[in-house]
Amino acid sequence: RELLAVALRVFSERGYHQTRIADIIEAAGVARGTFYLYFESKHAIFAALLDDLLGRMRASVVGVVVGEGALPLAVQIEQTLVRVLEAFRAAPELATVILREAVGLDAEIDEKLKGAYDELHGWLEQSLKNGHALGLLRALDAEFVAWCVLGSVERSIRVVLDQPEVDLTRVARAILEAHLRGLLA
Amino acid sequence: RELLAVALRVFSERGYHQTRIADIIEAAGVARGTFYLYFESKHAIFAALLDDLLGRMRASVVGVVVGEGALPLAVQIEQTLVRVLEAFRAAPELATVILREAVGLDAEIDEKLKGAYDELHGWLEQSLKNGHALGLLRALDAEFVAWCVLGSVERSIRVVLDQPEVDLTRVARAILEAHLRGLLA
Amino acid sequence: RELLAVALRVFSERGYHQTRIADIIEAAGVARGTFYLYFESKHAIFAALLDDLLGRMRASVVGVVVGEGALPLAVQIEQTLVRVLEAFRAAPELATVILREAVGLDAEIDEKLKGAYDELHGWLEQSLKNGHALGLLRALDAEFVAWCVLGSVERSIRVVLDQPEVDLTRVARAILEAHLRGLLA
Amino acid sequence: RELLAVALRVFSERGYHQTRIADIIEAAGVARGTFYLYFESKHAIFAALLDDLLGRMRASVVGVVVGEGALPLAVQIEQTLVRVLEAFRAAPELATVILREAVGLDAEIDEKLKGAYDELHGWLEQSLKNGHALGLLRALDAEFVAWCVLGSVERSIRVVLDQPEVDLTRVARAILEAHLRGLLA
DNA sequence: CATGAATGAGAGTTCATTCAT
DNA sequence: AATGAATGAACTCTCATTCAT
Repeated sequence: RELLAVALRVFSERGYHQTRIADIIEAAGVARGTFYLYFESKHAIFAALLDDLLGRMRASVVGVVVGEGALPLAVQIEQTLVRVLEAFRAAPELATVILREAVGLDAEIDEKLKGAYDELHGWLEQSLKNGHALGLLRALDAEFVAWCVLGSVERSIRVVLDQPEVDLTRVARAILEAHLRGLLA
Repeated sequence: RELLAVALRVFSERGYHQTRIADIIEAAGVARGTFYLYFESKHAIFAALLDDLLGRMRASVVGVVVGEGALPLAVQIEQTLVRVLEAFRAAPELATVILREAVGLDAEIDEKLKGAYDELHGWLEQSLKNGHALGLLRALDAEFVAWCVLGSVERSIRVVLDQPEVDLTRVARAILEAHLRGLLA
Repeated sequence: RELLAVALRVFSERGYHQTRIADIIEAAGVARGTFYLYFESKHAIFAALLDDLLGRMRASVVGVVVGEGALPLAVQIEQTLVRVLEAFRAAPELATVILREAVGLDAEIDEKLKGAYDELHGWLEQSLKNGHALGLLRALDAEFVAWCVLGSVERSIRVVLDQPEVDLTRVARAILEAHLRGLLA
Repeated sequence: RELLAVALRVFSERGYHQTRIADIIEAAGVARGTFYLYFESKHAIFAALLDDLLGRMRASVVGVVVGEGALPLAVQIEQTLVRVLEAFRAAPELATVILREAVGLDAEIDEKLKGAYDELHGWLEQSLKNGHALGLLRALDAEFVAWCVLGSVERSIRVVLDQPEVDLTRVARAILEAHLRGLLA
């Protein structure tokens, strides 16, 4: 739906609460009634938008890692991270909406976000466990370490959005540095 | 001011937008006019509240690290982390408001938050550099690694708030694991 | 038109203002445009419906009395009343729409209703006068007495609609009692 | 409340559905918010108004009959009827709203109206029974005859409202004629 | 200092109606 | 004849803010 694309832009520009239905329909060039023909309410279009974005995010993030090649682990992860960062930088509205607007709007939306985070977290946790089983990673508290990794990536995304010209490879390497080899000398 | 305490509670319960002035003055037991005697607007009380909270957060986080004893680095950091996590768990409204409500409200508030984050980040970055200078930490991209550490802690705080019964030492150790020694076997 | 039948049902169930065009076309299984092919507006279909109903009411009420048999006056009237009450009970939507929905909708419809009432009233008034001329009824203020009789029947119809199991002959006799012989001992 | 008086006038002039909040506040000379300070909704002010009117109606109708003097029954009733008719003619908005606007608005309001009618009906029914016990009235189906009397009065009120110059005593006598002595010669 | 009645701009939503297909 | 996507005017209700007391 074209309305979704327009709403994504408007929400990310003005924020959910500052956005009036009038802004969306004006930007989309449709009448008020048309909006309500496709979405029950302002809340509904936001929820639909979020579903869409989370779906795309899941695809871009998780889909990437399937292929296990011969490349060294660190290189693979670095490439994955770069791709994720690229995806968000290429569609900054997406990140804006997920990371800024969607937080604390209401219970249903919070549930959706929590679901997405839990899914990412679960995947990370399992990856850590797999890494240990393969002898690649040491034994660790996979559950909470996974949250740390998620937090690192999340904040890195925010940083990347704030500094559009930064080199993504550098950021990805910093994440690797921060986690893989450890900070100790 | 008592209003600030009440507003903290109400904002964290209902969220900024769901909170009406009526909710605050009702909970505080004062009249409408009295509210505007002390705060120019709803926005103003939130900003004042945020200043207060960020100040307390800065104090609790940074203040802790001043004492440099003979304890091993990892132990020191672990204790610091536990104290920070404890501070947030003890006042969950504080975290709720800072991490959920304050995001994306408006430019001025975003600026405040950014300032606080930048400050924390700067302190972390400097700590990383000092650690390297002291030969404790290896050479690394201090700027971005600092963001990763910040992200790890930030998300850990969220996790702790969602799981009130979790052992904070365990979480602190996971953060250490995730960063200090590295995940590699 | 099938739409009229459907509209009668829907109007009597939901009431004029609670009924949306969507309700009618949904119940009728036609498209929006089709509705406007046959009726200019929501108002128009209601007016057409009312015309239809009033016509049928006139027929059922007045038509009945034509036959003047040898039966005693009271018996004739009782039978007439029973038939009228039966007619309304058999089609409660009709009564609902005429007695409840049509009142106060707008000037044109009020005019139609007034016309129907005036017609019934005129017929009753004339009947009273004829009755007097024939020596059956005493001299009385035919104009206003006719309104009383109309009111009695009208409210009796409402009562019958509220109490679907009540014996119509009993109601008819009560109307006769109330008017014909008088209440005095 | 002044708003109630204004609303009575406006509702009776325009009808419930044609009346916008804007009409009421404009007529009352207050702001929108002020209206909602005193009434929760358009529906609420109408319900409050109806309560008020029904209360006044009950008072005017029932209150009158308490005094049992030495006057002949017919004269007493006639005077009562004249007073009731006068009450409605003096406040035609009252009758308009009760008899025209309040019908079929919604379940709650219908319940209120039904309650008022049932009360009036109960009082009439009891009066008929008392009259019979005192030997003044003959044995009759008090329940349904009471509805007839109510219907007669109700429609007479409507007629009086339509014909503002008509002599109320004449109308009251017609009601008496229609019921008390009976129509038979 | 404190009050709280009054304000009014502004928002989301509805739904009768139109018209190109 | 039939369709149904599109329209937009109109409406009710909210709530941050003011100011006379």
